[in-house]
Amino acid sequence: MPELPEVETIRRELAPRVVGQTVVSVRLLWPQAVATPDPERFVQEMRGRRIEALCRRGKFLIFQLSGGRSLAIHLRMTGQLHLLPATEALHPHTRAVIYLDNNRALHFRDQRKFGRLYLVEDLETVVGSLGPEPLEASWQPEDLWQSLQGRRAPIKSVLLDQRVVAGLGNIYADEALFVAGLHPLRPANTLTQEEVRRLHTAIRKVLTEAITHGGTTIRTYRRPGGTTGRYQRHRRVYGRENHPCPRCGTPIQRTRVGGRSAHFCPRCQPENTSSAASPARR
DNA sequence: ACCACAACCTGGCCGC
DNA sequence: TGCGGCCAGGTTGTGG
Repeated sequence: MPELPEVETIRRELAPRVVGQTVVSVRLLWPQAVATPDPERFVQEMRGRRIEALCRRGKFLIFQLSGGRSLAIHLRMTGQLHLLPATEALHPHTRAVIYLDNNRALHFRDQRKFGRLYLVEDLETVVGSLGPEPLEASWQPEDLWQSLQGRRAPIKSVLLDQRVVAGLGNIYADEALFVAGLHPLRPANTLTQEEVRRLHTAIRKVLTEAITHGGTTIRTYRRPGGTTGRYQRHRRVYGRENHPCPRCGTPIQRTRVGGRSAHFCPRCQPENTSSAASPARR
């Protein structure tokens, strides 16, 4: 599931190989993958544009194109990007192919067809509602604390709200809450300023670690060369139900929060704040 | 404004 | 072996 670290990994691997190249043509295997404009215009307006830079905002990968356009790609759950020789056969899940002028082609594969491509003049129409970038120095604990005020929903659910902070998904929300020693069901507005500071630090820590290891492959995530991430070996709670907590050995529990799975250590992340132990470290 | 939940999709897995 | 049903989760839309 591409979250911020996975998209950042893709950006870093792709950038040196596509920046400076020009789009020769585009082939849509599943036109619904294009969110905007309509598919015919998309193909027509992509042609001839030069890729000037490759950026990331939250979970969006953004190609800055000549002529003042941006191509934003959201991989959602199963999207992959692969840079292959132009003659390479198409994988059955290929939804779009962007041919470049160096005899290479960028293949967008997406088993579950949730991923989307946006070609726009004004990037803000795509990413304008996103909250702050968690790894930017300007994002401070006070900003996080402010955005939790008035939110009674579980902190886990609020962390998944991209308006609060951009880039967290199910894996890193669970990991960050463990590192911060916070139960996923805690109402967001009951966190103390000290707890929010811990959470802010934990979010940065797990995202930075995950980028260092090339992201997390649980099922389908692949880097552009087809290799998997390595962070799954370092994760503490996600997908580790009944396995020992890395800090105290208590079996990790899985529950349902806001309609999705949440993994936590019942001892290191007590729901009752009055008995909260010192936060988990590692 | 906030919150909960369905819908979008496919394929792997489980139980029968 | 085959098949129905459940589950995975990022985002949007809907209704309360």
